[in-house]
Amino acid sequence: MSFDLELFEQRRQKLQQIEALGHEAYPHRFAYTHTLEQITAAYSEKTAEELTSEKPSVRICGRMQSIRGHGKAGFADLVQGGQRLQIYVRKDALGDNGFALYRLLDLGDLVGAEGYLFRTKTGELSLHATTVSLLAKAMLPLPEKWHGLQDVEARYRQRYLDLIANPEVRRVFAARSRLVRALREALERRGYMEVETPMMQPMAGGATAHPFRTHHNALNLDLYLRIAPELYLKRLVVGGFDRVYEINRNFRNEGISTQHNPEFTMLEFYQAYSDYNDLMEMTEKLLPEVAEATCGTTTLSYGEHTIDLSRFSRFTLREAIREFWPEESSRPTLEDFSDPQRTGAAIEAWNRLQGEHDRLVIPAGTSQGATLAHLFETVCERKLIQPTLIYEFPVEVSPLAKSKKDEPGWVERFELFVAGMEIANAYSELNDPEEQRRRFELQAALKEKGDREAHVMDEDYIRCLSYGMPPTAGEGIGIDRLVMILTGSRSIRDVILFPLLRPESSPAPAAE
RNA sequence: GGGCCGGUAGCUCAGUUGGUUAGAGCAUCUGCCUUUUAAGCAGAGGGUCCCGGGUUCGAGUCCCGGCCGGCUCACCA
Repeated sequence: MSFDLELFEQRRQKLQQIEALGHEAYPHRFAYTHTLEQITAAYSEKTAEELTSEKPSVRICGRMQSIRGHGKAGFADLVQGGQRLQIYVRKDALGDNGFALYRLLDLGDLVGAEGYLFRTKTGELSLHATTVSLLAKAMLPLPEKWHGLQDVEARYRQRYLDLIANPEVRRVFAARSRLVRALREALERRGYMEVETPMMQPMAGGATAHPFRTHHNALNLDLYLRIAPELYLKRLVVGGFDRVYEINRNFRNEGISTQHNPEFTMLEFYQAYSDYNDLMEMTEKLLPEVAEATCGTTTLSYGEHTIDLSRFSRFTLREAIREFWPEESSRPTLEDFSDPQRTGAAIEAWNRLQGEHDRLVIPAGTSQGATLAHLFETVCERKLIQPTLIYEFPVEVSPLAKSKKDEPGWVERFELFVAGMEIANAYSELNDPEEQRRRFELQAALKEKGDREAHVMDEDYIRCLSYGMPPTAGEGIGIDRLVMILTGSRSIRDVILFPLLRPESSPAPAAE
């Protein structure tokens, strides 16, 4: 018999002994009077004398995470909702039967206890138990209390153990929840309405990405999991919802990394009668607002950096390339960016400055705009640690954005970078249906040339724009990455409860 | 997909140049202990060294292949 089955068998026998003592193995409910959080809030300030005279009677429950036996007495820690409370049991207080039950409890068991609160000699708030009961048995042993669960794979596959064993993990996901709530509240205050648009779409539009494919049997219809909600949200703006937002999953069939999970959560919001300048201002207000609500501060430490989410700098994409260029003598001029040859010379200069490692190779046939976008990413992205708005993007990489009035090759678009990561992407929405058709046609031509991520022609979306969309600005914010920054997490897997992993070949059987 | 690193008891980890029967702490079991807190004391049990080949008198250790994971590069948000 393997050791874990042996432990399982031991606990099964204890369960039988508990039932033989007349206790239910899996009772249906437990009427607690306080959560441990409420106990902490109400009694943590009380002195030993106050507690002795009050002798507050409470019934509590939680998971037993520590046992310290003392012969005919003992201490145990119950944990519930991230709070811990020590219970003190004595044979003379519990009686023979109750004490026998206590002796049959294991680490990890869910336990209820009734008694009165007091302080021990060492001053710790504790429950002097008069009754202890089993609420559910842990048939498998928990990870070790001191080191917690370290094995990264086990932490992701068995997140429940991670949450039990590692208190900071619980705090990360609590912060994530506060962030999403803060975003909803911030948007509702600004007059936005939350909506839900299709996750299964006949055409995967609104972004450049490989979609997942699926199939609906009854309609015999191939569908894609959405890569973005964008085109549906703008249909709602046409329909007269002037301010809409959606917080939901996007799916992209691409690589997995510390910054990419195949499904990830995006906030997208659209605001009619506004342009990208309005959203830049709003972004600069929104981020400190939600950071404050989530973390109580806008100053966050991330790796070796201290990031201030209340101070933003702004560069145009072209300025940023110049600003972060590593060498004065080869720094390109703004004029160089409108000339493919001179841009090519700048890329050669860049490659000369880098080792083998950071070389930028632009495939033949890449448009001037896409080339500049690549150059920007290579030169600047990882250096944008403090919040930075990069604005004005090439039209070739922005098929849904409205061109600048004076420069049709550039669009009114910005992206927010923090900690070297792209956090947000926003633009003045293109609402001229004829121009939108030309943009889709350009994308179709790219697709012909083998660009698998180019946008597809969406006739229904063009028809929708043809009914008239108000001037509108829209923005998407990557929630997972924002949570990473707010919680100091270095991997996106640490802010997603169940990140995608290859399935285990066969999980070890827990019973039988 | 490429490169680098890792997988040893339920958990956290050692394991030397390839050499006796693979170790420690926690957890488990037995005994003692009625204010401890990483409780303590005495004892015991617990291993598919990720899987499959190979080299060798001998493999946790070396070689080859595979599985899973981490980091990183490429792609992307």
